[in-house]
Amino acid sequence: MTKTAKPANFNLPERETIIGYKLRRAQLLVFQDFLHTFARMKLRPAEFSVLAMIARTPGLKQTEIAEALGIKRANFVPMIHALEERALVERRPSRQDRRANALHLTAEGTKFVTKIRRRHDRLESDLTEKLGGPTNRDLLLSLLRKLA
Amino acid sequence: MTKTAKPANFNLPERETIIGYKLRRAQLLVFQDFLHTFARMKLRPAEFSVLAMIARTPGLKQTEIAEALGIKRANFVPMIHALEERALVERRPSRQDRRANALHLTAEGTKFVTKIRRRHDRLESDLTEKLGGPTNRDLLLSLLRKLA
DNA sequence: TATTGTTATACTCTATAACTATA
DNA sequence: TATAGTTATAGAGTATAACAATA
Repeated sequence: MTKTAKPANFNLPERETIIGYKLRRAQLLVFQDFLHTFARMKLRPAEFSVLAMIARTPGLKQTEIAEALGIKRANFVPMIHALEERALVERRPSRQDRRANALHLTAEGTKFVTKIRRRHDRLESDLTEKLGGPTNRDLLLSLLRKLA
Repeated sequence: MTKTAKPANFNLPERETIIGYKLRRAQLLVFQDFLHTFARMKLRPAEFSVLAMIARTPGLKQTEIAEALGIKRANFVPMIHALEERALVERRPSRQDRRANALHLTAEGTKFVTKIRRRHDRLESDLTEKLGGPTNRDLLLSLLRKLA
């Protein structure tokens, strides 16, 4: 096992994509888990994030939420419309800016968020268990943060 | 800071999706990196994986490759067709099973794979550097494996 | 002039059903 | 009967351009 000094290069994979490929597969599995768990509530990951964000900070504009979540504002329109039709979200005209809509949860939306948070917390703790405990989860999150 | 014993439950996030969300964002960034790097060569992540797999194990059937990579065989058809039109891949009728196509690289395809591997290795080592070195990369991969 | 929400549109990815020719 | 490759098609997700109302 001679370890000849390499010119500032790491051990490289011979053949396959490694990091990107494994990252994608893991992400797909976690999302499939999410989709299965929330299928009955007709909730997609992006919708969960939107509802959670409105719950945390009511009154934000559509553009603010869309941008924070990496959603194009054009694509955000039908999504927020669907949530409004389900009576979970309300679009109130902003007083400071009459172009904008301030987003709020309805009473039903607030109850719904409580419910999906409970279920999501269970999903997270299942994943944490899979990872080998909260220390490993935090380790994973810190590594993922380095990629951003 | 009283740490009352919790009933076999972990520290849970109060509001947002954490693992799934961060996993997705990291994966998107890595893929954007890939797409940017390989834009000039007109190569998508899935095509890279397919070429790498044919290079490693020539003669595999379409279904075998598609299944191993999580691609529906129906969607695999136009993809392999495009690679064949670019004269990178050859579909040879299998002798053992006249229904099947044995996939092989052309001479040009072999040269192409050598080129994209070099570029991909650089991408991987950039990511490894971002992660803080090969130890951290291996740590990330082992954590991702636990999720599968 | 720039921004907010909106519509229309297109492109990629993914998923299913059904066909043909072989096995 | 079942399988390999194929076709057609439909649904998500994502991207850009352009418009009206307002800033």
